[in-house]
Amino acid sequence: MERRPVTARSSSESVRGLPEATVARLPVYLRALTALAETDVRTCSSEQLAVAAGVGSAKLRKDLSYLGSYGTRGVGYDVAHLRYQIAREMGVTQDWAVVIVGIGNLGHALASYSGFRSRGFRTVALLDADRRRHGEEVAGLTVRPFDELDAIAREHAVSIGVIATPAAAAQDVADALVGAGVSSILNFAPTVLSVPDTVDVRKVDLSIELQILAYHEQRKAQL
Amino acid sequence: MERRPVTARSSSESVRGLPEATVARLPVYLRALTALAETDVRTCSSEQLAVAAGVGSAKLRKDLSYLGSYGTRGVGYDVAHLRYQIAREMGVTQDWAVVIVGIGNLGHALASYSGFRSRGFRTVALLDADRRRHGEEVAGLTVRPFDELDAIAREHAVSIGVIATPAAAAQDVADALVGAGVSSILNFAPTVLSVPDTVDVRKVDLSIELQILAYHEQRKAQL
DNA sequence: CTTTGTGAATGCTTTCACAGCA
DNA sequence: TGCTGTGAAAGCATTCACAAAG
Repeated sequence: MERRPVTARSSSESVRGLPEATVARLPVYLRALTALAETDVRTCSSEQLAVAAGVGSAKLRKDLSYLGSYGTRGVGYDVAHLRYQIAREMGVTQDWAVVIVGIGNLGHALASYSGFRSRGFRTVALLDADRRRHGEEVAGLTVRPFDELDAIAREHAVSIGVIATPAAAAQDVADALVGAGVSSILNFAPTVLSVPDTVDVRKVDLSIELQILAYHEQRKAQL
Repeated sequence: MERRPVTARSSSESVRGLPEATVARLPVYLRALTALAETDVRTCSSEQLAVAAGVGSAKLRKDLSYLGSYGTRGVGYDVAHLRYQIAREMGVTQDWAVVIVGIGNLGHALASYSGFRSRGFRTVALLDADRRRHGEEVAGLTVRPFDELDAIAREHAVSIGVIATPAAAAQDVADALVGAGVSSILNFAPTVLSVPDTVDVRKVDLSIELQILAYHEQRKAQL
């Protein structure tokens, strides 16, 4: 889906890029570090953190090594400091304005999900094309017409859009998001989106996850 | 997370195992084939199907090659036949009983999601520990007490459980699911679950997806 | 002449194992 | 002594490019 060379760091610090597999795990480490911090753990070894994150300790150390050397040999990592470094690297020390499009059952759930806010994502608008939903209050926001997207996106400098519409509407929504300057999209609709390659798309397909489980389940049964 | 050697097929047909990356894409091909079938396309080339699925055609052909030779050189694939073969391989020609635990906003959305039913998954029960939710009707099912899990799981031979509870409850729910004989779990709670290694767990963490987007977004901004 | 199926090449990720540092 | 950080090895996944088949 995405090529991103593990460019060795060059003269300037700004060219480094983390391996995608590492990027996908850093949020898990962040979550584990937050949990440790909440139980007043100040310091942890790679082994402890690995257990808390559900990965192997060698993998964890390799991942962290891409960020720099934030540990102390013989001791481990300072929980608060490592947490900050990962958050900074992931870009979640600043906060990001998000719009959610499609306020059906899933859109409701996403709008109400507290995990976004607590991790640096601020939902600034809920949009829906269906006039009957306009004006409805969800999680402290009012559902607004989809065609206000442009104005809202520019006003709040929205760079991330979430699509929670039916599949049939998703491509049009994506086009509109791109037109409004949104350059990252999280797509819950079960369809492939085509967007310019300056735009990042990630997809979450609930039924695909179940199908993957079904495959393994079936194999277990075959013994 | 899971080792699964690409065992070449041996004397008996039953030992084959597909690469995990392939397993994760087959449902996407299935979706694309269904869409083609609905527009009365009878036959398609790897190139057409690849476009519909959003992957490269070489990758698609390699993936399909693990299933066997279902194409015709110079012509392409028969849509209906290929669809059936993939569905069979994925185990979605039979149907699977599913329980959803935790009927908050997300549980509601999952219970109402039509994509499950249409792909071979039958939600047989909605469970919640909160007494105040018992008796509520959601998508044609009544929310029942969590401690009926055992009876329900055995009655319907449930092998897949979906956890949509808060993080704090998730491990207890997982333990109970395992105790009730469930051997595949889809976890929406933002926490690491520990389960016996006979049990498959897949996780979907909504805020992790956003964090990954934020990382790339931040990098784009740094230019 | 078209399009599949697949070895071989390339690139990415994980794992190993240990040198190096506190 | 204990634990990090990292080269080197092993294991997967993707891409290439073409022989084989219709």
